[in-house]
Parts: sequence; C-alpha cells; structure tokens
Amino acid sequence: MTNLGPGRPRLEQRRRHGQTPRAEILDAAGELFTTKGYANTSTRAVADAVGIRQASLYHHFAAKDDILDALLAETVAGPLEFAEWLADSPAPAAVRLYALALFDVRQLCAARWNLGALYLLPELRTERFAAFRLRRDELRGHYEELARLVLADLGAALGAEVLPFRLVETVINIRSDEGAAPEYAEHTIPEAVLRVLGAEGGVRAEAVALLESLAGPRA
Amino acid sequence: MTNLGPGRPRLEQRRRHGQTPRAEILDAAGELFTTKGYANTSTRAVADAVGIRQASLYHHFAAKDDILDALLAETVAGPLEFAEWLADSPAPAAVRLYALALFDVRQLCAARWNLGALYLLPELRTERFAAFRLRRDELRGHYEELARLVLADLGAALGAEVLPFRLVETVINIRSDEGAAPEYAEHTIPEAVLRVLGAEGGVRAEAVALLESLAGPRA
DNA sequence: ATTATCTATAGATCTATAGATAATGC
DNA sequence: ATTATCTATAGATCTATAGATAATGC
Repeated sequence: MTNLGPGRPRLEQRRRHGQTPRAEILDAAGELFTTKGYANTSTRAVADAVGIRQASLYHHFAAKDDILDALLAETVAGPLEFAEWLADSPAPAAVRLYALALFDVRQLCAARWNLGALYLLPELRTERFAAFRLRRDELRGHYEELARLVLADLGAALGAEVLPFRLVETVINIRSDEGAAPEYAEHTIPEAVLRVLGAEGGVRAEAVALLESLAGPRA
Repeated sequence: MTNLGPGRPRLEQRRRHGQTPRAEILDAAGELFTTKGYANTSTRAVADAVGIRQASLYHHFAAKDDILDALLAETVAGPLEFAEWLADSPAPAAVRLYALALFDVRQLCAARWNLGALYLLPELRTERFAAFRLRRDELRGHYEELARLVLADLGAALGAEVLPFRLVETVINIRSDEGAAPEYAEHTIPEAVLRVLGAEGGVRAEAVALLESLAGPRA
C-alpha cells in the first residue's frame, strides 16, 4: 500500500514528514542537525531516522554537505522572495519593514525545526556555502535598505540600520533557549524593529494587510 | 630558557597565548572550536595547535567536554559578577542596564575568540552543561530584572523585557558575519537596549562612570 | 530501462587509557 | 616524589564507493 513507484522496496515503513524520499531525508536531517549538531550527526543516524540504509542517502544527495545546503536554502527562500516583492511596493518604508520582520518571525517560529541555529556553524564559512551566504547577505541587504529609508523619513542619523535584521535573528536564540517559539515574538519583535530606529508604532494593521495582499493572490 | 618547571620537556616550542599549559590549551581550543566547530575539532588538532601530543591534553582536562566547559565558564563569569554588583547599586535602573550592556558588549567584542558562537551548540543542552546553563540563565535574569525596573519607571507595559539580553547577544552574530567586532557595536547596542524599552537616551556618561567606579577600585 | 533501494567494505579517522620517561623539588 | 610530558594502542566510529537486487514503466 504505502510503497508506490519504482525502485526496490524499503525494509522499513515510511515514518517521516514529506512525500518524497528527499523530503523525508530533509525532515530527519533537520531534526538531527538541530538537536544533536551537524558534525555530530552521522549519515547513518539520518538514514536510521528515515528508515533506509546509510548508503541509500547517496542516491538523493551526493554528500552530507548537500543535505545541509538544501535545508539552509529553504530557510532564506521565502523571506528573500517576499523582500524582493516589497522592494517595489509603494507602501511606506516603516510598513514594509514591519511586514518583512513579521513574515520572517512567523516562519522562524512556525518552522518544524529551528534551522536558524545552523547559521553560526563554522562550516558555513567555507567555499562550499558561498552561494548560501550570498543569498543570506541579500536578505540582510533588504533589511538594511528598508531601515535606512525609515531613518531617512525620520530625519534620523544612520547607525541603527543593522539592528532590525539582528532583532529578527533573535528568535533563533529565544527558540533555542526556551525550547519552543514563544507566543509573544510575533508582536514583540516587529514592534522592537521599528522602535530601535526611533519610529512610531501603530503600523501593524497596515503591515498585516500588506502581507496578506501578497499571500492572498498567490494562494 | 622557555621550559621552566617540572615535567618532561616538550618536543616543540611554546607558541600559544597563556602562561600555563591549561591556558595554552584553552587558547588553542577557543580558536579551533570557533573556526572549525566543536565536534569537528579533534583533540589531536587542539594538541597540535598547542605543540604537545594528543594524550598530553588529558593531564590537564579529563575529557574534551571539560575544555568546552572551561571556555564557556570564562564567558559568563565577568558579566555575571558585574550584574550581581549592579543589583545592589543605587543608580537608576536605566543607567545600570546601560552599564551592564556596555560591559558585556565590550567583552564580546574584545575577546580573543568569538566564544558566544558556541552558545547554540546542541551539546550544551545535555546534562553535562547544566551548570553552565544555570549561570547563563542567572545573567539573563539580571538583564530582565533591570529591564522590568526600567519599564516600571516609565509606566510602560511588560513584553519587551526579554529584548535587552537578546540585543547584546546580537554582537555574536554580527562578529561572526563581519569577521570581526565592529567599532559601532559599543554605542549602537547599549543605546538600542534602552530604546526597545521606550526609554530616553543620554545615559551613557552616567553608565560609563558607574562602570569605572567598579573597575577603578578593583584594579 | 530506469529507479530506489540493498549489502559489503575501504580507508580514514577519533577519544581515552596504560604505562614509560625526563624534568624539578624535597 | 611529583609533575608534565611522551609513545603506543584498543575499540569505536564515520563517509563515500562499488556493485547487486527488486520494484515500476515502456
């Protein structure tokens, strides 16, 4: 019943989230990399968690690196796409920045595994992950651009424009320390993002509307 | 000339920061754990970096764990001691919070290795590091206590009191991404700590004086 | 024929322990 | 005698490759 499609049948039942073997592997790796550590997680452990043999992983990923890269790519794709869409929006910068922060915080809170905890891995500084670093730098650039616009609107000096991106990242640490994404983050962090720039609050309703104006048509 | 004291002489010259073998090992481990990763750094690599044999490490540390624990303990000892001293200070909460943030940011920026990057290691969630987690939680508690006092002084609602500690941690991520501690952090972060609470700035001079009133007598 | 799995294994690690050795200090 | 180092090694890994096998699809 379960094992449709070509290929030799598995010895064990499917048990992970995900419709394809690739998705199952990413789910298992996401759990193990975040709870046991990347270097500490053997390819055998990932395979065991999926219910396949260690060597079978290599049919889907050429190396352990590639599993990590795929997981990381997933974490930036959404926010980056949204940030690019926002760049052309006519809404006020403060509204756009709030919307971006809210979108990002929601994803960081709702994601099955706290994959952001992998961003500090020293492995990511190697050439292998140059492409990922570039995409993440792009996202950071969008945050800083919007923050600079907000500061300009207020006639405020530069300096704090690096903080909104960092405040959003904070969700990763909070989630890591508290064991789960806290309820309050979705309000507290986006509000703080504007506050560190010295901007007024009261933008949330507009930002939510902006966010949904994209989410609606796309779905 | 170099090798004074008892014990069989080393085959190689001393080359690390630190007067004692223990300090040399911690310096080498700090570098390797932060640049290659904890699990990825073999005890052999640490020993090679010190200029001793792999087995000789075990004369100074009973296990690899213990090296990590010693490094982590160093990172909280200073800020925690300062926070405890601040708890009894008669200075306004905003001044004390600013001073604590400044002290912590300075240490995070000036430390030889970006050891804060190790805080997200999954290993730290094991029983082995329960004592470290407790001390770090204590430090976090001090931040939240001061932040709550600041909010109370302003008659503001609770919610943002978790952010000051997280904003300070942000230095770790910035340092990791930019390769070095940026000049601006020492001003930008403590200012932001008050700003996310909705407090006025203009407290820096007082906070610096408070910080130095402790540093002076102790030195 | 194509696909996804399986078994088996090479070669390269890695941590920690046992026990010898070469200094200083009493 | 004490200390800090050394040599040697047990036992347990781990990644990736080679090649066989058992499904589906044409």
